[in-house]
Amino acid sequence: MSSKLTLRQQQVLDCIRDSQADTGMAPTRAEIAERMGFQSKNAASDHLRALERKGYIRLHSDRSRGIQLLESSLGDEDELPVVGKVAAGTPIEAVENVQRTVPVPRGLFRQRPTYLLKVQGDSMVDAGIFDGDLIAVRKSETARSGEIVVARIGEEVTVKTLRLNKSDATLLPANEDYEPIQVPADQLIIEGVFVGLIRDPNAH
Amino acid sequence: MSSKLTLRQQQVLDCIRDSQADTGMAPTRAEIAERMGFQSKNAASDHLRALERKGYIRLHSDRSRGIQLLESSLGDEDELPVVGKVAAGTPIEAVENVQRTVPVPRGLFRQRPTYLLKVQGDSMVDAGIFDGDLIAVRKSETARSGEIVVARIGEEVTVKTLRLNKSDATLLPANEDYEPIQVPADQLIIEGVFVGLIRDPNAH
DNA sequence: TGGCATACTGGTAATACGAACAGTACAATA
DNA sequence: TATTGTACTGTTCGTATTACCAGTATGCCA
Repeated sequence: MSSKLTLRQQQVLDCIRDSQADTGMAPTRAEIAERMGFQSKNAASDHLRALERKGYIRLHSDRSRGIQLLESSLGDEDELPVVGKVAAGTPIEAVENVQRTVPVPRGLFRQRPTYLLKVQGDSMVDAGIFDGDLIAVRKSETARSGEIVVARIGEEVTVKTLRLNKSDATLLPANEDYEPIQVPADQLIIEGVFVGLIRDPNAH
Repeated sequence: MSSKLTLRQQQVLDCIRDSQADTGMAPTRAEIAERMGFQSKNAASDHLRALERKGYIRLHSDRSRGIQLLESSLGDEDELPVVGKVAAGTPIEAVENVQRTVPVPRGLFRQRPTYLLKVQGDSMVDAGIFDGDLIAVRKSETARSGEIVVARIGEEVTVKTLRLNKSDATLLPANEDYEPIQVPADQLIIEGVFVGLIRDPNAH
């Protein structure tokens, strides 16, 4: 953290945290004053400005309860968007593709995922990736040979094992019924890398 | 969860979560209206009342941004023990069997798991359960036919698909190389039911 | 067919809240 | 000794925000 807090500032910060944990909202200046025993709201205001200056909170001006706790308050999980069918031509994370969000604790997977992709089809069953599974994807434009990647071929988005050769790439399914897809290296668009899998047998 | 949400209500709830994650504050009715594309703030108000009635949020009246996400919708998380090799004769959750703990958000799986089991062996590969995967297990002494269960046979703990007959049970592997195991109904000890799977391709 | 819930539009009145200004006191530095 | 930063009191003003009222349209269920 930026710089050290005075005793009073620390108490005010704790007060904000308490309020956040208790009511789900940040306190108003008046509430801080009340809980801290101040007679004036401006005392709270001063402390808030100090806390912002020192980098512990962020103040959103002209918004009620516009106190945002930084770092410390950020839980240890991310709300990741679940991307399902990807509309042709749209970026994979486009709002219209997002079905819902799922909380995923940081550290659940070794690599931190950017989004989740709902698997459609059974082209990767032999790799243990089933229809309906959620795969955790880390956004990346590059990948190493042998990794399972989310790739875009023309208008479609697919999940395959990547095999890189000298001048071209092969997208390898994990199912005998499907054929490998060969792509010239410069036409291959990688959306991300497979970093985890979540399956719920009771889903849907 | 109290009761089911309509599509629109779910979207509004997501919108609130987004706002909370993004700015650290709950949105105002006007902000919800804007982000959802409503022309009227009252549309947002209606949805909020519906969400409160259904138990997803709590509204603090006469307070700005007085929207509190409740546990159920907050996606709080549990620290679940990861059970690996289970020592003979010990209860599956015994301390000595626990390797580490992993945070799992409530609601990640439809059924809330009690613990995680690190899969050893490849007897369930055809069911997409690989060696090294973590399976989420809900402790239960009973299970229905067709479910994947964690069962104890003698001193061993195994993961298999359960098939119940009149007087006996069959534990069915999902791998041609393994044989089904027949057990008299009264000798079958079920430890739990498979309710989810987590795979990290970068783990170990 | 009528009643009921969802899903909105549009507006007004009351109030919750933040911003800013003008002070006082006190301790630490320079 | 003057200067600066923290820690407040007390007040005013504007606006951000909620609450409430009166409608409309649609689909669902009995």
